[in-house]
This record gives sequence, C-alpha cells and structure tokens, in this order.
Amino acid sequence: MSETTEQAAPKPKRPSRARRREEILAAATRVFGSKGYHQGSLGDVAAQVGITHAGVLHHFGSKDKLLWEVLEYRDRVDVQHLEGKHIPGGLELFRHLAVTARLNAERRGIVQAYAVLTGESVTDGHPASTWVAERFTVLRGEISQAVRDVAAERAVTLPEGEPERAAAAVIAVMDGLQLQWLLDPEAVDLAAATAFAIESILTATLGTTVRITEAAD
Amino acid sequence: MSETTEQAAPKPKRPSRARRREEILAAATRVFGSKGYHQGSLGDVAAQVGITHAGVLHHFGSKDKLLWEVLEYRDRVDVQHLEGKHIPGGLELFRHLAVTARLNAERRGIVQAYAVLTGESVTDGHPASTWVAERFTVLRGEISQAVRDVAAERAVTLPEGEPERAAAAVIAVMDGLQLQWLLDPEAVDLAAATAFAIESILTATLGTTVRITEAAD
DNA sequence: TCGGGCTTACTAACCAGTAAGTAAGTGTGG
DNA sequence: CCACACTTACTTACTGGTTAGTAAGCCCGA
Repeated sequence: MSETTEQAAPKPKRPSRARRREEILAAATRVFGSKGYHQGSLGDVAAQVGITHAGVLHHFGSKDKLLWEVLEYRDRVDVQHLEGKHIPGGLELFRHLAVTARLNAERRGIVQAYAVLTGESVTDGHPASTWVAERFTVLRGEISQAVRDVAAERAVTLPEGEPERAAAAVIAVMDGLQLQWLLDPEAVDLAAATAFAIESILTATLGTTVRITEAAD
Repeated sequence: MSETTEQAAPKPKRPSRARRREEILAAATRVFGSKGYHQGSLGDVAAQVGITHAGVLHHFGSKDKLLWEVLEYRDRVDVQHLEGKHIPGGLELFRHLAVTARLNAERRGIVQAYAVLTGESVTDGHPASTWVAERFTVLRGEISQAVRDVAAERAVTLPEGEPERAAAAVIAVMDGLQLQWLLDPEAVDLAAATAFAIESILTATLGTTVRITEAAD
C-alpha cells in the first residue's frame, strides 16, 4: 500500500460517490417536495435512483442528514444562476426577487419542496426548523438593508423599524403567493402578483413610486 | 304544579357526545398544530382527553374525518368573535383582518395549526388540500370585492385584474408573516407588520393613502 | 485483492383501523 | 317501580401495513 491510499478518486468513471449523491439529492428534493419530509420515505427516494433504502442510508447515514443536505443543495442550485455574482443590493435585489419568482413559476417541484418544508418546519422539534428560521433571519437582514439603501438613494427618511417591517412583508408575500399558486396555478399569476406586491410595499414604504419591472415586456 | 316537562334542551348528566367531541376537536387542533397531520397520531389526540385512540375513532370514524371537523371547527371559532355579524365589506374588512392578526398573536396554537396544515396541504393527495384551496378562493373573492368597493367609494378606477392581485397579496402577506412569526416571534411583530403590509398594498393599489389602524391605541 | 457501493434480511417501533367485549347509562312495558 | 332491552362510550387486543435504522455479506472495478 504505497501509493494506493493517495488516489482521491477525481475522475469518476463509475457513477461513484459524488455523482450518486447528487442523484439522490435531486430525488430527495422531488420526494420531500411532493410528499413532505415525514411522509416521504427513504424507500421513495431510493426507488427514484433505482436502489434500496439502505443504499441511500449508506450515502447519507440518516434521514435527517439527508434532509439537511437537500436544503443546502437547494441553496446551491438557487445561487447557481447568479453565476458567481454575490447577491445584489438596493433596487437590484428586488428585481432579482421578481426574476426569481418568474423562474420559480417554471420549477414547481422546487417551489413545492420549499413550501412543504417551510410549513412542516413550524412543527415542534422539526429537523429543518433552525435552517428555515435562520434563512428568514438572513433574508430579512439583506432585504431590510436593501430598503435602507434605496431610501438613502432617494433621500427618504424612514421611521424606526420600517425597513424590517417591509422586509418581513416582502418575504411573506413571496411565500404566501407560492402557497396559493401551488394550490391553484390558474388563479394566481405568480410572477405578476409577486412583482406587484413588492412594488406596492416599496412604494408605500418610500412614499414614491417604485418600479422594478421592465417597461413593455 | 304542572309537571309538564317543558325541558327543551336539558343538561346532560354525562359529558356526552357533543361535549366530548368538542374536547377531542380542541385536542386534535393542538396535536395537528404542534406535530402536523401526518406526524400527529390519534393516540396523541386521545391521550390529551384521557381516552384511547379507539375512543377517538368511535366519535369520528377516521383520522381524515377528524381533520375535516378540525378545519371546520377553526372556522367556527374564527367567526365566533364576529358575534353573528356576517363578514364585513369595504374598508371594514381590512380592519377586521388587522384585528384578527392582533388576536392571532395571542393564539399561537391555532395559528400554528393553520400554518402547518396549509403547508402540508400542498403535498400530493393531502386530505386538506381541497379545503385549503377552496378557502383561498373564497377569501380572494371576498377581499377583491372589498378592494373594488373601496375603490368605488374613492372614485378610483382600477386596472383589470388589480383587485384580484391585491387580494392574493393581502392573503399571502398574512400567511407568510404568520410563518415568520411562528419561527421567530421576537423578530416579527405580527399585528404591526400585518397592518403595515395591508395598508401598503391598499395604498399602492388605490393610489391614495389608506389607514386601517386606529390612531393612538 | 481489497474496499466501496450496494443488497438482502432483519428489528423494533409505530400507526390507522377493526372487532369484540364491558360498563354505564336510557327507555319502556308490565 | 322495577326488570329487561337497548344504546352509548369506551377498552383491550389484534391485524396489516409502513418506517428508519442495523448488520452482514456479495460483487465489481481498479
């Protein structure tokens, strides 16, 4: 065993480790998305990649750990289309949110996964609750900062706590619209309603008309 | 002494039927609220009223039927504080929504139950999905009508589809804020944020300032 | 040949729903 | 007014199903 232990398995000819894990993560996203975490079983996930549930456990150890990696996987996919750019600030952030909503209307699965897991996470002792709570905290921070930036840009002074309230409202409206859209896609135009709501909140908060959609599109 | 027994509705000696059912419904609301429908078992519900799970089934037949009655129970409790008055229209409706949010901040359990079940309901074939979807439809109808009423009152002409978009946004923001509040009550002032968001959406929609909160309360 | 990927086989727990029995009530005929 | 018939509210015990997780071994590729 001289140089044998050194091979880090970089070129996978076999659908090995990394690749299989990705397959499983994608399958788990679909399963947890369509059935929820508690109702979606390891067997369901395993079946989608053509192995047994024990095979899944071989890669992820436990169902909880699999969930955690699914959540991080979603983040990775989400950030991916930003192409390395960090999350924008100011008005650009809100345009980004509107664009995300438009993209989401074409990715029902991932939206459903997010909605189901977020809803489930408010149950006692749910393994995803800290992840979701932290996610909300981070988002509120980023969005309220963007509100402050836009306000400064337009020389508007905001009352204490207003940026935070606006940030919470923006996140809330996005999540809530996703729920309604998932249950009745015909009744709610996810992209339009989201853009409308964000503009409304910003306009009312800043006291001046804010547009985040491109003209004539 | 005219023992003509005019006992129309005598007091039952036993905590019979109706009473027990209410106890179970209250318990089920707590259980489904704190653990979700799938994760909350009939045994959990039964334990809270000091009977066995078979006893619960004696009263409700199946877990699905119990859920249905829980949902209707919530509606009954919700409408109850309106004291027989029908749901108001126009601006009054939005004030009512803000008041409800304020009340909700004191009834974590029922808010949690609603949030959990709504989230769960977007999973495939969930027994509550039609109930939730219908609820959203009805609410959107009522709220969009109220928007139209207020617009007419103020002689504002709204673009096609705007009342519906505003209605969806109002419902969305209420649900979304509940989620954030449940996960982090310190970070979100449910009553204030809800009132703020509703005012924002109405103000932006109608183009004139709308106030729904009482001055100095 | 060796180790990682995976399977088969199993365990222990849990769950909804059924069935049958019991005890405590209610209604009624004599 | 009481005995007997019946109903109601529940229990215990069980069935059939599903689940996460464990253990041990097989197979294949490098």
